[in-house]
Amino acid sequence: MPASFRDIKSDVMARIVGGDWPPGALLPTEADLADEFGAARATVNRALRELAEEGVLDRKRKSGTRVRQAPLRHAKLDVTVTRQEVEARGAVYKYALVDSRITTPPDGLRARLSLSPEGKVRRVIAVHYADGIPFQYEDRWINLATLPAAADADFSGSGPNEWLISTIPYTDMELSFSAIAADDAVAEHLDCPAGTALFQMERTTWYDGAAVTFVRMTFQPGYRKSASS
Amino acid sequence: MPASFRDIKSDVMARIVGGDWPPGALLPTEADLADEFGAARATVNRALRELAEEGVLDRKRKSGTRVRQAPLRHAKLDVTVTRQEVEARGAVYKYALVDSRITTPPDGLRARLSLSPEGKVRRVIAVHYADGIPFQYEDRWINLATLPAAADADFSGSGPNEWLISTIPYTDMELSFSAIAADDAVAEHLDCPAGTALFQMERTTWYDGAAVTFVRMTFQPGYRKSASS
DNA sequence: ACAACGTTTTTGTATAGACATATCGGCGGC
DNA sequence: GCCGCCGATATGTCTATACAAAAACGTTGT
Repeated sequence: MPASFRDIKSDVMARIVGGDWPPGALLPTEADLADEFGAARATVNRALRELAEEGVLDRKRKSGTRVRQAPLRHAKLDVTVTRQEVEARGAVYKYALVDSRITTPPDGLRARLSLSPEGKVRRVIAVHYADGIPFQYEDRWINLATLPAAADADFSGSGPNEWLISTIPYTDMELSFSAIAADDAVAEHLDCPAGTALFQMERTTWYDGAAVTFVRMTFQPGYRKSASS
Repeated sequence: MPASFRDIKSDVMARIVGGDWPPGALLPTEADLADEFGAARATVNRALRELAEEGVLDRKRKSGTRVRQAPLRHAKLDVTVTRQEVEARGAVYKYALVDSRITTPPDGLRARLSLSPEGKVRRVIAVHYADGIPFQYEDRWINLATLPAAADADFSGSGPNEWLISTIPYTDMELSFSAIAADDAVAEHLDCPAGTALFQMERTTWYDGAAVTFVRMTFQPGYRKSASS
């Protein structure tokens, strides 16, 4: 049984955590490792490349492969549609449109969406329910310069996010998490006292460099978002 | 100039977002695409494999390659040490130990760390400052069954996290984000009124299946955590 | 009708060889 | 001493070929 790139990955990983190759250490060249493992260089290359992508190794042409001093750690966070998230909990999903209008965004948001001073957006406010309990308050701004069709879309039956993902793909995304105290509007829609600490997630998405939408999602009290690896 | 796997990736991506291959569509086989692009199958394979890893495609032996109905979206979140995070803002980092003792964890945490009823942990409470302003309140529990050396470590000068990463690597990690109202202890250490909405991040790490540590980090008011892609 | 079993198709992975490309380190000229 | 050029070297990528493995499909026997 020849050594697969997976075998090589775990063997290399074992030597790193085992202290054979401490942080900063220089690994043998791909050719030498290929020799040692009895594998082709391409196989070793894939193993080392993936470990580098995972933040364990640092590779540079000519310099060779080193164990990172401080391994880059990153977690993967799944981005789901609210309907899915609610249904994954085994709850019944319900959606309600609160308000929808075409307007111009405040300055901060205008910059974030790279909009001209006259640029129009469609603002949609909605609430998502899980088993009849308010789950998420959604405050969304859609860039009509990028997506004129959003002006006429009907968001009374289902949320703007579901319409968006079926209408336009997006290539880039930025998320921001924070905690806020519920203001009166949010408190009323989420059915909690004003001032309650709430988890909030903001997301901006772009399509091919053009800003598509900004959404601020405020969750029910006690909500937790998790990530792993 | 032959087509590189990058060229093929963006070409395929362009056809997907361009509507040539709508969600659910079946792509040609690797062999056919290799033919079309004038590349080797291995090159096409790498392009498609990476797109599958990114959540755009769905591949199955014999069935072929399909465009995902709903592209799996995920964001990458950098996990940094607090010192780094503070210094990256151009602020001066300071650390203060509040309390440190060896104890047994409450039941919920005992389960999370897979500890036996008599299992001991070292609990460390500390505060991290940025330019003299409280930045993060840290409440950490280290599993002494996994890491007995933690019983004697000195956390008065630098944080337990820095000691941990230089002592033991970790192979797995779970994060959880939420919003909480500051209780009296946290409010005092973060120098804010009790009840203030604060962002909180919990992290559990394992080494080779054994739980190493659980930490609850509560951040200064207004703190934001961001992620992207 | 249906279950068991091969066949075929498609992706998954390994290999040897080749060339490309970044870059480190030394050598020569100033 | 210092700067710039150049070759050596390690990784990055592509090719052609081969075999493995999963899984859908068709055939055959009950």
